[in-house]
Amino acid sequence: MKKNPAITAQTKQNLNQAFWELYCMKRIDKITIKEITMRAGYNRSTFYEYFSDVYDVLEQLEERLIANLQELPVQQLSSQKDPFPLEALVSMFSHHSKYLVVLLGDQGDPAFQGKIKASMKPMIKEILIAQGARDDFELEYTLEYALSAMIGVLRYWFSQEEPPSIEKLVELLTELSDEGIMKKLIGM
Amino acid sequence: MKKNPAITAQTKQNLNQAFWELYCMKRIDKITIKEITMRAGYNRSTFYEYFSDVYDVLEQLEERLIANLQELPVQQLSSQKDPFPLEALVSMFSHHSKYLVVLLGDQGDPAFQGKIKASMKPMIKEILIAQGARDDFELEYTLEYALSAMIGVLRYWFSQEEPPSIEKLVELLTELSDEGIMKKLIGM
DNA sequence: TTATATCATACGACACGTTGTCGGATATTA
DNA sequence: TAATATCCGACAACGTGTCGTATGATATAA
Repeated sequence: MKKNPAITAQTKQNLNQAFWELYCMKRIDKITIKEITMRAGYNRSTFYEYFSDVYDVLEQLEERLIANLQELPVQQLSSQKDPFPLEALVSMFSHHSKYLVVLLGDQGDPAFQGKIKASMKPMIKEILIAQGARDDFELEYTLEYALSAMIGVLRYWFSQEEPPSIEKLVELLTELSDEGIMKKLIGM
Repeated sequence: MKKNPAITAQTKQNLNQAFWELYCMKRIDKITIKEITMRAGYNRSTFYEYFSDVYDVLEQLEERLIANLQELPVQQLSSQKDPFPLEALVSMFSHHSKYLVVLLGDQGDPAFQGKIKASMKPMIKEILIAQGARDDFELEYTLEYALSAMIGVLRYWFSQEEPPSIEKLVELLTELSDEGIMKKLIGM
């Protein structure tokens, strides 16, 4: 007898959704398996048929998300004139903001930002080196600088009550990339 | 009868140290009060005389650290020619790297980076506005950009096995601040 | 100086909730 | 009908937070 994907997939999705609803409200270590299964309508033991513990749910979710993140930019990157894929990054974040805001937030996963960077660095590096950049410590640190700044700003942008338009944001980020922060800070 | 600070302060410090040793090794929600008190040499109940729960230990520690962080730059900022206190930031991080590396790390506190930013933004903003900057959305976002980038790079720097010298780092950060990331990424 | 009352500090024990793992009940498919 | 997938109830072990209590130090009075 083979497994019935129609049933198990639905059950797993129900558990995933119940977990995410709770994860949006409180930190992961305050989430009990009992809460998840009650919300999803299952016995607590059923949880263990699909996940090893509460962290396992989050890890699997992060894996799927990282995989999704890597699909989008690849297309846009090739037909990109900018060396640093700024627009691709912004549109990627917008597309998955529902999850990113929480995972990068104050009650999120402190390791997740590192996972994003690790998954994007090789792609961006490849493009940059193909365009003539040297693969040295300066490239490494500049990439870390740029990704940290972008993620920080985008996270800030998504958490704002009345955020500026996406066009204004991209315009500002482009200026900062091209001219640095000092010109803006000194007062132009 | 008054409290005996000599005794309680020592006990509290012992508990704090035991907690930190454990926090360096594993995520906070895997740390039990029993572990902390056993390591410090007390009964589990004694813990509750000083802290409400495990998170309370971390919160108090973060408060002390934030307070310390705010002392250092204030002196250096006044005698600073740069509008953005880059050197002050770097020296501040170096001075407290023991704690910052962990708190900003993969098993750290996802809210701590926000706490640092929140505590530094008013100081830096004050200086910048006094130097003629306009207090608008561009300043806000540029500050978020700069702080995210600096914290990201410094965290990366401290976690490296063979990091470049502090002089090289400051030189690179200065260039990135003055000229932006593009010049570096394109390949100069 | 000595005896005693008082309080700070640390401890042991209790009830409760969560965890992970059994074996078993029910339903579905061959 | 037989076999297996899916889900469930029960159990032991562990961590949590809160009692009441023992011990030792300090202040006050005799």
